[in-house]
Amino acid sequence: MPRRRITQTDVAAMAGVSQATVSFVLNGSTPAGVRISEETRQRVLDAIRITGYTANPAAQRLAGGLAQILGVFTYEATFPRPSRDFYGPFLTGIEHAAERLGVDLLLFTSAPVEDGRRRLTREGWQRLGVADGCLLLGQHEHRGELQHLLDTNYPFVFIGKRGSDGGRLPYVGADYVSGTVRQIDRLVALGHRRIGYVGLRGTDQPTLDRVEGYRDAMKAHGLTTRFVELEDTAATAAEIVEQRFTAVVVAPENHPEELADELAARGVRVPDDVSVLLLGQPHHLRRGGRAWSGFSVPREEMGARALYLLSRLAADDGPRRERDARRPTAVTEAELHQVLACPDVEGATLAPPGRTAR
Amino acid sequence: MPRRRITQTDVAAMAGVSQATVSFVLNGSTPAGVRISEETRQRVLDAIRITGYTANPAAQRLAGGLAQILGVFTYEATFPRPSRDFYGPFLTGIEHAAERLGVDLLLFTSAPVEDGRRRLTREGWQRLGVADGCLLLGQHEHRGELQHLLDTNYPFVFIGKRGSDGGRLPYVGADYVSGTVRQIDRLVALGHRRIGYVGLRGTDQPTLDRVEGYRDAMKAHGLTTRFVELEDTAATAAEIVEQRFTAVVVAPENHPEELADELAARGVRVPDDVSVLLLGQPHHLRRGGRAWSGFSVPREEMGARALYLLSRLAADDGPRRERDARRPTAVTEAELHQVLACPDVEGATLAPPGRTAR
DNA sequence: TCAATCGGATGATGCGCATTATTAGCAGTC
DNA sequence: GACTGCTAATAATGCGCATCATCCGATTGA
Repeated sequence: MPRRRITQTDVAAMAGVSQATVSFVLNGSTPAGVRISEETRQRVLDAIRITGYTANPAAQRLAGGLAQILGVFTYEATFPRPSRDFYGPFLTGIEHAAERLGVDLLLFTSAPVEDGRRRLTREGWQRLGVADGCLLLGQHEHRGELQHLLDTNYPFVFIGKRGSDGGRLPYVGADYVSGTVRQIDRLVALGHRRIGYVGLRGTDQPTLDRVEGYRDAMKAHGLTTRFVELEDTAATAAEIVEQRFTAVVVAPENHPEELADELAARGVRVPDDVSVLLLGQPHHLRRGGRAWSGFSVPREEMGARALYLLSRLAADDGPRRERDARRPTAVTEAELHQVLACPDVEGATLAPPGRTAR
Repeated sequence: MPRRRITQTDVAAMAGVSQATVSFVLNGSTPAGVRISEETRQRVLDAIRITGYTANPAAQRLAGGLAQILGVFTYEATFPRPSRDFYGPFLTGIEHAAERLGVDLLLFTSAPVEDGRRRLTREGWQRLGVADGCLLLGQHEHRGELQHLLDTNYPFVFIGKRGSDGGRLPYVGADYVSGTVRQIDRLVALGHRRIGYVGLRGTDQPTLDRVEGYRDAMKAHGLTTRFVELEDTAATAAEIVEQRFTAVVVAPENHPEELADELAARGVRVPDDVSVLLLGQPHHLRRGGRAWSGFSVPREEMGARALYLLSRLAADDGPRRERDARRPTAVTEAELHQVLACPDVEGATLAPPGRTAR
């Protein structure tokens, strides 16, 4: 039982070669014109197998190589309750991908937290360096922070579409636009005409995309768009009644459960009187919550795809390899900006227009 | 905007001192008889502030220092599914602690998975080295794997009590014994006499402790212990009826919801006819699940306390510091084996003995 | 006056690895 | 026989940091 780390030098000694040779064998390719005979290669591989050698990630990283560590930076706390429900699925996907890739995950929990949001500071940025690359998730505000990443050519991938910054930001997002369009289509197909959009306006990408989808679809069907954007759930419910909507599409962060309660309090049943389609999974789970119809964001898949992409970027962009540009594995433009489809959810809140309204 | 990492050498240059001096200032203590004047110290600190220097964790680690990275090794997938969100609460606590400690978390997702369980192999063990220490959570089976950790003096802490291995394993656990005793006490105080224990016998520590608590408490009250350990929920329910229990304590992994369903199917109401106390939080959450009485395991606190302990162990045990044994911060024996209290939960499944039985 | 002491700091070294520069051996060429 | 060209490998270097051994000037003690 070795009490000390097993190093390449140990392996080299056993195989009767130099440490450099071991490194070459391990890294396969030989940047310079270095060649290793098949026989030597086998001797080294055997020695590795026997000794159970595994590279020291710290050393690999320090020497400018890849450590098989990928970072995860969340702009909000990762695990605490509400966010656990939100980030959870992403992380599940990320973990799966990490397992497949044989990679460890580094959570940057050391970044300073201000007002519940984590900041990617100049100092924090330096700590990213231990990882080969980094996943970013959550709403970021200080875009200046990203400049470092761009400047230094550090590999990173956003989870969630990023329309800003002239398409320079790699991301894996969800297709909120098509998803929303499809919901309107479903409603119209059932006979709905007065379809409202419930949700606060924001400048975040999901909101922009939902609104775009709603606008486009309503226009395509020749219907009038009507927005309900009140802070207060009760007021929102009242407005829904007032406007005589037969259906509404709701952004999921708007406490749909409470909205349903308020509607019920006004004698309005879902979906008998008003259909409610959710544009994404509910953010706040509740005991005995109902089965919402609408679409769901493929969070697990997004997480996994993002990590795969990051892994590729890291392999390409690897520290000292910026020179030999195009190679068989080069990441394509299309890969850099992926938008995944949001499947429809068949819940229990969709029905033809009720007798009450209309 | 620096495109390159800022190193201690940069800081040293700005402060007009040597790199070594910067290192000394940063590490506070001066192992050898090295002294730094207050004036120089300030110059260095200023330079650090101005440059925004942060240590390169990889280099720190390689040089035998602490990288402010703590590892988390879970013997099962870390982020499975919301429905079986077991690790979630632990991670919440861990993350909180990590934030406070200013430490990053490394998840060892690269470890090979066999039959859904992660293995801590000889190779995997070497990868732990990037972190200053490691948290271990979940049921481990291959105890041989731990030998490496023990041998190499690598700092680690188990989450969950570990009775085995002669108390050499540091852990932060929960007091299942007292928790269970208190549940029996509550039941007896209400007048219950026929109190059954429902749950499969296992050799895992929680089970052993629950059984011990049940045994001790029942004995103390002069009551007869009765165990129901059937795989099948329906059969278990039948047995409960058969035995004319007025109350049962149930290990939470035994699908209490389904058990309640089965009881209801037999005309037995909870808690009117049978009180049911859960010995820990339910493992499988369910929509509209009921509010169980019993006790809860302080998972978040366990996670946090474990990380704090690990942090201290790492600081003490730090790579090259094994010599100067006792120091003001030395970890005490008591800290190495913590057992946290499990608070009672006032749910809706506890009531005096019903009229049906007895 | 010279050695011993001490405060204050520097130089050198190595951690384990990736990579570049260099060497050794050998077959073929003019 | 000196030269080229090629294969197969090694030596040497540096990544950024912690640490040990050393050094220098100024006191101090005898």
